[in-house]
Amino acid sequence: MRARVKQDEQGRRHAAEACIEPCAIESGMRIIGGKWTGSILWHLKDGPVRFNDLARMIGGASKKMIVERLRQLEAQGLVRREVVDSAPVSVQYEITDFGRTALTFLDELRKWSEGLPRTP
Amino acid sequence: MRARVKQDEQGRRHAAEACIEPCAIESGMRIIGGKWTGSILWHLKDGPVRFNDLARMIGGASKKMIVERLRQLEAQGLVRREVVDSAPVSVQYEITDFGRTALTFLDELRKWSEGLPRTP
DNA sequence: CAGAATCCAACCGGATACTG
DNA sequence: CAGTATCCGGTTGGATTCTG
Repeated sequence: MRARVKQDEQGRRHAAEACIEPCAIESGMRIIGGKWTGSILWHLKDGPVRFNDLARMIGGASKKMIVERLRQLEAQGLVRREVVDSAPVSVQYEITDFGRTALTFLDELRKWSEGLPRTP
Repeated sequence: MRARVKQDEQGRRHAAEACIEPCAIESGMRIIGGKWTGSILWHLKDGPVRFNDLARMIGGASKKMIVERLRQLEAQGLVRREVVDSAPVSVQYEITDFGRTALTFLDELRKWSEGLPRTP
């Protein structure tokens, strides 16, 4: 469903109706736009990773944040949590097939971001 | 520069060093990951739009936010601001060629987001 | 019309300490 | 190891009002 828009002779567009739907981009961002969400997903792309390893990989983020995002990703089915060992507790996180579908545009973002002239 | 990682027989990865670089995805998100940034850019893809029209199109966002994001996008060269008329003040915003390069990613995101089974 | 200014609540997110 | 709990400062962002 597209917003009804008419274009005048100056090329400007006038919105007849507000964009009611959060524009898809909004809803998508709500899922993977979290501060560390993208990084987490990205670091899982090559295989399962244990919690502390993940925390080390991301560095900048606190455990609290990692857990929070992981829980969210898990709830949305992008990531699978699996207890491997219980002697010394060991948990690994793995990206799901669904989560993998998000990697396509995350890679797009990465490529775009890397091609930036300067990153201030 | 890739993080040095070794893989054990269980397929788990161990980070030898922390991911110092913000992983590209992080820096990219800092640019177009703002709450309304994506939507703004997206709404500019078909041609220049006036401020209030843009505000109407996005709806959920307050003017304050729109201006803030626009200024940021302008400073980063993704968007061009142009005063059209001064009698009744009229300003239009236009996406730059550089900004257009981000649209490929945004479109990828949109497609992904629209294909979601359910958006809670 | 296109903002700027101000106020203020909500949430984000880091640090630290504790637990099984 | 893999979290949980708590504290708390900073930022985000909405509502509202004012201006050229």
